[in-house]
Amino acid sequence: MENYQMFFPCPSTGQSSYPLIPNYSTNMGSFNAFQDFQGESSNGTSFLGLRTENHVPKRAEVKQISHNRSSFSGDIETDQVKPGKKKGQLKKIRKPRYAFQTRTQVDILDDGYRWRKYGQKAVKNNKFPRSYYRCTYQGCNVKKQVQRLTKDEGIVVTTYEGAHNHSIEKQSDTFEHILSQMQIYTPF
DNA sequence: CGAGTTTGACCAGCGC
DNA sequence: GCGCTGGTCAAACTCG
Repeated sequence: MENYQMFFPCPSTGQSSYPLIPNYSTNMGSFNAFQDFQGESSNGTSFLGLRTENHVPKRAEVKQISHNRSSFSGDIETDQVKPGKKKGQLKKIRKPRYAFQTRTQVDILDDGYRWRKYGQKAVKNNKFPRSYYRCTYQGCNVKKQVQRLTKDEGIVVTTYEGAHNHSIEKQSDTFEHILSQMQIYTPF
């Protein structure tokens, strides 16, 4: 999970610092738009690794997928959700996850949604903790994990789980900047 | 005072 | 079976 590769080369500079953010558009109501990116777009931009099949990878399998790919734009984990502390709760299917890396000095990307932090864990082989956030919008179950890489402290890995069922609550300047970058890669 | 953060504890899955 | 690890909970705390 810690090995998602989500960088894309800039068409003009060739530098790889372009984040891809799901569901970030005034008219993107869900991750579906992001899923549309999968495969190869008409302008030659590759969006590898975004898959929607219901394959349920085991933990080791996920690691292997990550290690064997030189680049891919995300992966979907459909693990079963852990019921947490509540006993007797039925297992749920884990929602698809989308990960991307962003080269930034700030840990929290202002993506326009309101997030509530519900946990932080020290992660093996990483000196930076992983933070767990939930969307605070009523009825919206989207979660995200934020983690800075040990190998490259400038890179923040954000993993989204689920799809927002509401629109962006605020449009931030920083996010507009990211959005403007994204549009370079959208096939429409 | 409400919303968000911190943090230790708890739980379940997985590998050995 | 046991220990490790990731994920979640919830009480206490902070902040605006």
